[in-house]
Amino acid sequence: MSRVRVLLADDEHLIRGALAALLGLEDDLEVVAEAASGPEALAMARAHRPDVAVLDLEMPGADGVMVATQIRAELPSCRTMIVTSHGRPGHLKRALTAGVRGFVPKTVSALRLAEIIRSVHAGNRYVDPELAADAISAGDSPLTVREAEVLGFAADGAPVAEIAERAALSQGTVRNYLSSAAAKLGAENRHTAVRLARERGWV
Amino acid sequence: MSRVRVLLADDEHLIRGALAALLGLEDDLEVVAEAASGPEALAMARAHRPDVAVLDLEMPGADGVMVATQIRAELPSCRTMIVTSHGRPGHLKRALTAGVRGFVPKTVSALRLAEIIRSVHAGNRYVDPELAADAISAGDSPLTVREAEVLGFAADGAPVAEIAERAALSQGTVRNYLSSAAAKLGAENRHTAVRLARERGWV
DNA sequence: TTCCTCCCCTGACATTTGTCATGTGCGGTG
DNA sequence: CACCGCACATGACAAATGTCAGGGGAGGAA
Repeated sequence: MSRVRVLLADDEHLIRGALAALLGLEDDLEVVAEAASGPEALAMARAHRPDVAVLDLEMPGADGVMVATQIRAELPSCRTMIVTSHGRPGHLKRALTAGVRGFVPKTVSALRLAEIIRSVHAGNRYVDPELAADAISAGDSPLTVREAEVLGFAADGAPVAEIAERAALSQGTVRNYLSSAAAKLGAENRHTAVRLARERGWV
Repeated sequence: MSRVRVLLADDEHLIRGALAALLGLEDDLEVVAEAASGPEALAMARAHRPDVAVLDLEMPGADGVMVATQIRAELPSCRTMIVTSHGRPGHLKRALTAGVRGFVPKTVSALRLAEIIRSVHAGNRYVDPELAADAISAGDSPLTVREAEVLGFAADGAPVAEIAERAALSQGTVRNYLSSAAAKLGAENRHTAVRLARERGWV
């Protein structure tokens, strides 16, 4: 019986290497490629055509979900999974929409991860119960398209004038969107609103 | 010859477990305790009196530097090291001031980490060259004590009135500190100032 | 000592930001 | 069709924020 061919992508060498070693100990798993960045992960996937791609959410170049989307487009037979340190509800939704079949926090053990890889390879889906609960309780973004867009522009602390220019809106309108977004998020001002929206993965 | 007794603290089980396994393969290293939070790390240190404590910088409860400080106070013979995902210059300085003897990003390999653990145990210090360079180029914080304090209170987006109350200052004074801090950091407003100060580890 | 510099602190003034009332147009419902 | 609700958009006004000029005190240099 052939082993499950796994691609491992994580920018932290310490984790990637250790993980590769541990997963390699499993009889039925085989780590065929490793990558330290989004683009590299994609290139490795093309070159090695793995059965399952295990992708870190935070990577330089392109994040895990972007890579997963691309992989699905180019290698439909390859299942994708996301592992992440600090799971934001919005990311989970984004990942599932992108066709990711496993979403796991880094707080699980390597043994458990191996089981999940097998399960995903067998065609099942797996979402960490804790993260799923968070996502459900956080619910969908209450923000409208424009609100989210403007909040995004405000994310790095830019003044309203600059946001207005970038969004091609009047300053009054921008202030309005920021205000309503803050109200929906229960924030006192736009800066805490940005923080909250980030935490929930809505920007 | 007795082996180096290592304490491993990291809230990500995936990493901690994998790392424990890999370090355990080294003949001269022995992982005698693991912890998933700051307080737990401290308790484990007290109970097992390791030779070297390898601490993650970001942990729930108390961060790696706090734990290191405490360990040094209670177990002077125990060397401490910090590993971190995203090294901020200020943290490095804070760590060194706290008597930490190794500061390593998670981008190194497990093998390299093992070498560094040995080196630290032998009495040497080790600081990742990249992080050291960052720290040097970032330099010392130009902020005065009050400026840093007020900027810290402003970090979560609180309005000036609240900051003034928490810092027991007039609102005018608070605005003044925020303003001068922003100027020193080259920021347009206090929110970008907060971001920059965070990046450099000055808050 | 005297001077100088820098940190700490403040209120008054100008600018930016947040709130409100209002208007337009689209998509679904009775 | 007429109506309702909602997203999108705006300017005027009120509130929060940033800037400025300046005073008091500690510490170091002349």
